[in-house]
Parts: sequence; structure tokens; C-alpha cells
Amino acid sequence: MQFRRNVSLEHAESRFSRKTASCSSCNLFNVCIPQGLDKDNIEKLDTLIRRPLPIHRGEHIFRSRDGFRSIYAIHSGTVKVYLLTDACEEQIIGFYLPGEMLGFNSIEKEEYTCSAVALETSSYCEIPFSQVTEVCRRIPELQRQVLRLMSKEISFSNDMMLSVCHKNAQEKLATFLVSLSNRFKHRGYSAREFKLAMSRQEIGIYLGLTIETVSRTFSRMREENMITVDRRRITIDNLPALRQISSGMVPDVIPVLSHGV
Amino acid sequence: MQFRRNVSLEHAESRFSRKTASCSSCNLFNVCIPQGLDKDNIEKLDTLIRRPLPIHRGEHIFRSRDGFRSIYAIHSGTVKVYLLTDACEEQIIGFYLPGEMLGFNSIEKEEYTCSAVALETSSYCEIPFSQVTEVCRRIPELQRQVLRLMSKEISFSNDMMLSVCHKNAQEKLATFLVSLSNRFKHRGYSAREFKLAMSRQEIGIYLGLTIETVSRTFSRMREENMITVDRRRITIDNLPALRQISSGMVPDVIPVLSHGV
DNA sequence: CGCATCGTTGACGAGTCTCAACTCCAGTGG
DNA sequence: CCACTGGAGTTGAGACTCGTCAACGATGCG
Repeated sequence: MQFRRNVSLEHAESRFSRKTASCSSCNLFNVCIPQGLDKDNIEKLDTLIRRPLPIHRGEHIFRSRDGFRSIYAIHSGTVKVYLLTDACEEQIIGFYLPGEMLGFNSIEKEEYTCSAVALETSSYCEIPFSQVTEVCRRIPELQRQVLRLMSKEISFSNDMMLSVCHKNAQEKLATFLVSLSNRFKHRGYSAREFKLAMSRQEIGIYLGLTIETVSRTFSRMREENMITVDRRRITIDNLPALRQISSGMVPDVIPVLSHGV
Repeated sequence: MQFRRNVSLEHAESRFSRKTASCSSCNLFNVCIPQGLDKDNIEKLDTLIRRPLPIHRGEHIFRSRDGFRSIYAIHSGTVKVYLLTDACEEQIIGFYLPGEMLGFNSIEKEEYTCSAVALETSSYCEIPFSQVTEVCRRIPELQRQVLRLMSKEISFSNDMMLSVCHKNAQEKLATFLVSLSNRFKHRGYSAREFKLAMSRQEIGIYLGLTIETVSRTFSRMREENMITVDRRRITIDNLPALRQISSGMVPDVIPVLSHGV
């Protein structure tokens, strides 16, 4: 019953608002860690979790090389996870939405292998990793959940690799938009209309495209009546077509310039 | 080619050789799961592990959609992990060498999300997943190890995405060769000379290139005295240059003839 | 208002894909 | 022994996609 393993005292006390976080009352219970757990286990989760004060655009949750202490779940906003190459170019691992978790890739090295920065005002929950492992030993269902979450992360990362590496610009962007749409929908937001928290530049870096190609491809999708673009506000007008493109098929209805499969 | 789909018990019983596997006496103890564990814990691992009879080229360890039962560690040979798209095109997740583990990405869905097939005669160890979770609860060090391994898998997948998606053909192939070289070296084989278990076609699918581009790029590397190619036998003649290319720099400084390594 | 940042659009060229022909080698059968 | 065949790999020519460079428009902020 003593989870009071002071991992980093000053940190914990100064920055954390006291006990405002509660998985039991969180509207993300159906998306985030608690997904599928019973009431009892969710309450046990509550004892592990702390919610620091919200951070603003440009502020970091953690930085590459910081000692690994905790995993994090986004509670609101959008967070970009990235790293810098030797040549100081930014590489983007992913964009994280509410209910998604950060830090699993840093367990092995015992330090964060990437940095996490807010793209807009965001809040997040922190779970000290030592407590996770300890509690998992006592509560099998929580152990299973952690393994499931990490497994999902591997799957997602694999999918991303396949989706992104073997596709052309339009397919990449269609995949990107469909993924966002699905994730927003799953969180109870509109699947049709949303605001991008990231710049064209960041989308390009993430997908391995230049900003010009991102822009041109959005324009082309607009001309073909698949989406409406108003700066960062995206409306998806023809989701089935986007899905078809993202899966590599040439959509039936829409004329496409490229030849054959 | 015979497609045996039975996931049944008799399958399990008939195919496994009884207790030939032992992590304690395995030459991969420094690479595979036991890495970093003490003698005591490795012996506990031994009780979980079974080594089926070797499989030949074209035979599967598991197939996509089979029920998830076990994770696997390659013991010898090379295994290709792949899946088929809706359009029945092959996508390759990766090539697995001795000491590398399969199946972590299938925990969440409770069925294998991809297929694993031998590229040459290969043997592997099987660890029933239910036993892994159970034993992890009792042995903290094993629990940590499993989390580390999964974390590593996420990192590797992220790296792959970054390495491959933003690079041109030569950089992709240099990265591929350097990765193989490192992994062979880590396993006690030559880092300079090795035989590819996979075809040009498979390399291309993996890296998102066509077979022609793979071939042309190998030729170009040969002309530039970085590698020697004889069918599937590769000799790396200028590893530093390959490393530079793989990290995206132009290797104009490295003298071609200096194989100091 | 000036200014910086972000995004769009155009022209052009490098890199990669497509299509096609060809070589090399292993296996087969006479 | 040879001829034949099929698969794997190589090489060439042309087409297309996307990156590069450049100019310009839109928006927000002091």
C-alpha cells in the first residue's frame, strides 16, 4: 500500500497540482489506459496518476536525454514527438492526441530517446514507471493492459512505416488525414472536420515530403472535391475516396493523372 | 507448397522436440532474451522455452490471423515477417536474425497481425505468452527484460521509419547493409562479409524501392569500391563510407582504399 | 504600417519507376 | 554432353513524381 516511492521529490511537489487527475471521472476512460478495465482497477490507476498543470505551445513534457522516469498520457491538446539528427535536422516520430501514450520507447535506454513538445495548450497525465511495473506485478489485468498498449504502439509504428515508406505523396497525405479522422472520431470529435495542430512543414517532415509537395497535394485534393482546406481547418468531403487512395487503390469515381496500378 | 492451417494441440505436441532448448547453454545468451540476466533467472527461462524442429525455406512459424499463443526468438537462419495488403501485395515488416524476437506486435489483437516465414533453413524458440506474463509477475527482473525488449522493438521500428522514409535509394541501401553488418557483428559473425538470405525483390519491397533500383544502386556502390557483390554474397570494402552515406552525408572525404576496419 | 511567418503556386531538373531486353546460373531431360 | 527452361539479377531508355529554387499572397503582431 505504500506507493510512496519518492522518485524525484522537488519535481513532484513543485510542479504537480495535487490530485486533480482521476481516471474514473475522465472522459477518455474509453480510449486511454483504463479502456477495458473494471471500476476497481481504474480506481487503483487513480492512485498512480498525477496531472501537472497544462503546458503551452512550445513547452516540453520531456526532452531527449532526460532520465526516463515516467510514461505520459495526453489529456488534452496535441503533442509532437521528435528528435534531432546529427545534422540538427528535426525528425518527427508522431503527433499524439488525447488518450495516447508517450514514453514506451524509452524504457530500454533508461533515458528519453526523443523530445515531446506541445503544439497547442495541452495537458497530460504522468505515471511514474517504477510504480507501473510494481503495480503490474500485483494486478494481472493492469499488466495485460500495459503489454497491450505497448503492443499497439509497435503495431502502429509498423503500420506507419509501411503506410509512409511505400506510398506516393497523395497516398501519404490521404493516409495521414484518414488516420487523424479516425482518431478524432474515436475520441468523440467530428471525423469530418478538424483543425490541424501542426504546420505544413511539420506534416512534411513527418511524412517525408517537402512543404511544397504537401501544399500542392492538398490543393489537388481540393480541386478533386475530396477535402476543403482553409488554412489549418480541414473538412473531409469524400472520406471513401480518401480511404481508397490511402490504401493504394485508384479511386473509381475520381480521375487521377497517374497511369495504371 | 502445403498450407497447413491447424493451430491445434496435436500440432503443438507433434512438432516440438522435447526440451532440447536451453538458454543457459545457448551461444546467443548475450544477444537474445537472457541478455543481462543472471544465471538464476536464465535457468528459470529454460523452463519456459521449447525449440521445435528446424523449418525449411518457405515454411511458416506463424501466419497472419492465427490465434496469438507465443512469442518466438530466432535461433538460427533468417526469417521474413510480412503481411499482404488488400490488393494482395506483399509488405515486409522486417528480416529477423538469430537472437531477435517475433510476435510482440500481436499481443493486443490476440491474433498474429503478420506472417513469419523462413528464408532459409531456420530454427527458433517458442515461449507461450501466458507463461511469460505469469512468470514476469513472480520475477521482477524478467518483467523488466520483457518491457525492455518491447521498448527496443518500438525504438527499432521508429528508427526504421525515420531511416528509410526520408532517404534516397543509396542511403536506404547503405542503411540496410550497415544494419545487417552491425547485427552480424553483434552475433559474432563477420561484419565485412555475409550472404543475403533475401532476394533483391524482397530488399526492394522492404525499403520501398523497385528491384531495378536495388540492383542499379548495388552496381553503383560496387563501381565506387564500397562493396563487392557476387550474387547474394556481399563484401563491405568501405564501411566508413557506407556509414556516412546511411546517415545522409556525402562521403567525399573518405579514401576508398583504406579498409582500416 | 512594416515585418515575419506560413502557405501557395510555377518552372525546372534530379531521382526513381516502368517497360523491355538481356545475361547468368541451376535444374531438367534427352 | 548438350539444349532447353525458368528464375534471379543487370542494364538501358523514356516517363513521371517530387524536390529545389523562386516569387508571391495571406495572416498575425508589434
